[in-house]
Amino acid sequence: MTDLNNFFKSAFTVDNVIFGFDEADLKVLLIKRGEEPYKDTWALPGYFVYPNENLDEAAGRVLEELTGLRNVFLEQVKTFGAVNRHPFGRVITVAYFSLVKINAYNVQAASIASDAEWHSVSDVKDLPFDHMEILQACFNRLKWSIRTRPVGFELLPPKFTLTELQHLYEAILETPLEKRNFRKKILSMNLLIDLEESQEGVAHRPARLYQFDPEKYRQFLSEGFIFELKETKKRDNRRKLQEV
Amino acid sequence: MTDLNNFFKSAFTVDNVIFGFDEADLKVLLIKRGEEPYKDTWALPGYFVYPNENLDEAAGRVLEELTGLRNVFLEQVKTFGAVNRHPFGRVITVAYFSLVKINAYNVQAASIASDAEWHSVSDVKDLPFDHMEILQACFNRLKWSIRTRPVGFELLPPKFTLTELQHLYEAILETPLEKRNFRKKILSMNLLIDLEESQEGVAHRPARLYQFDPEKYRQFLSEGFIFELKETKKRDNRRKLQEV
DNA sequence: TCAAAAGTGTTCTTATTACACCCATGG
DNA sequence: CCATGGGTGTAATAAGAACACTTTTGA
Repeated sequence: MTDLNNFFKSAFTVDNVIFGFDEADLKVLLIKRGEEPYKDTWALPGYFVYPNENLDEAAGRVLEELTGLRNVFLEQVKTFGAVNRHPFGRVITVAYFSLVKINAYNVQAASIASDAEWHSVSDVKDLPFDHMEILQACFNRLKWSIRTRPVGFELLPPKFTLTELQHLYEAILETPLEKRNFRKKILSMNLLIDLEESQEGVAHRPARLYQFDPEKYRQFLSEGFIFELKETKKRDNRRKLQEV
Repeated sequence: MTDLNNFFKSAFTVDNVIFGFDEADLKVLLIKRGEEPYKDTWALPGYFVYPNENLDEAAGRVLEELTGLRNVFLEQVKTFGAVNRHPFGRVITVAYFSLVKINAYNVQAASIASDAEWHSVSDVKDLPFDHMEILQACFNRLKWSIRTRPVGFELLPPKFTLTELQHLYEAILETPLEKRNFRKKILSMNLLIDLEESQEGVAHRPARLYQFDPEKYRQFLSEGFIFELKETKKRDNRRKLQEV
């Protein structure tokens, strides 16, 4: 048998793709790395997993150092382990994605970073290591998740309008949706609670505010659902957004 | 900064949940471990990842040693890294699931095992390490996959009948389906090619044989689909199976 | 009173569900 | 000629797609 000691020479990290939604745009939180390799480069936040730490704990730690948030949506996506992915030796990384309410806190450069900043997902073109691949995998997972589980709510404030929810779906799915049909579909799921409150201070008819039903939320999170809606031909909302 | 050397003391393995389908039952391939820890216990096949080996390669190697098969369906599911999951030190494991045609080869006990055997998934109650948790995660993934991608074909022989396909769905989803509706749904997807051949030597009307369309297969594998069908009230096929 | 966005009615079409029934084969 | 699955027809209902229209607010 091979000497076991040969195997106990590798390390592993977690990398965290933190998504946020900002009115019209899907964002990802990047850090300017404070350590070699790739010091001072924008990259995904991540760090080595400590010897006494579980994977989920490590991912939560990285997230908390950066955002101050605990107990946010955090889910393992995929592990990347190409032989030469890290210049310091054999390092595999477990990728997580998390969803945060972008206004709920201030980003702080953590010990691992000299700076931290939200970037539009569509603008990110270049990242060190295999981080582009990781980002892509997490974005794909998010796209799939939003069609099958009520995760969209994690990106929105506690009270939101149907239009905000629709814009979120459109941003993530990268496709325009028809307003009437979107509303019918989402309301028929009984996932939303009508708060019987309205927006204030908008220069048009104020929209009704909704909350998600936590019980239905839990049920759908474990059972899954299917949210399928054909891309609309009328580019009604889309065009207006772009014309602003 | 923490001394990096502290981190390069861990190891990682792959574990492989190999599913097969045998007429009426979903099976998983277990090995009798040939090495400590848990020597001579039934467990999931797995092994350390070699220093010069990618993760997917390692999973493929474990699979090939055991089944002699290359190029079968193999997909990463989740990584398990609880601090004390392995008695020899910090070992995280990357779980894969694979789908094989159960009659396509003979199982051979590989170097890592003293024996290898198919077990009904529903009968597996007790496995070492966190292997029960891994099996459960992979089974859940399979359940989800069969509803969203054409992976069912990986478990069937190249030519199959619609009833065989339906039984496969019923076994994985653990629910009876209505024959007429199952057929309509699956045929409307244009995923099957009617071979215009029939079964031979059966004591009833011979069933037509089908093949999947490799082009449609590829398309659906990347795009995904939704296969939703309500559980039937009439337990037509089910009852008969159980009464035999 | 006008712009802007919220919100609703409705028709047409397609998909799903739930059954009942007929067909081909070997023993 | 009958037991055993294989295979189809179809009506009722539900869901989806596509549009046009009305409502409410601030400026």
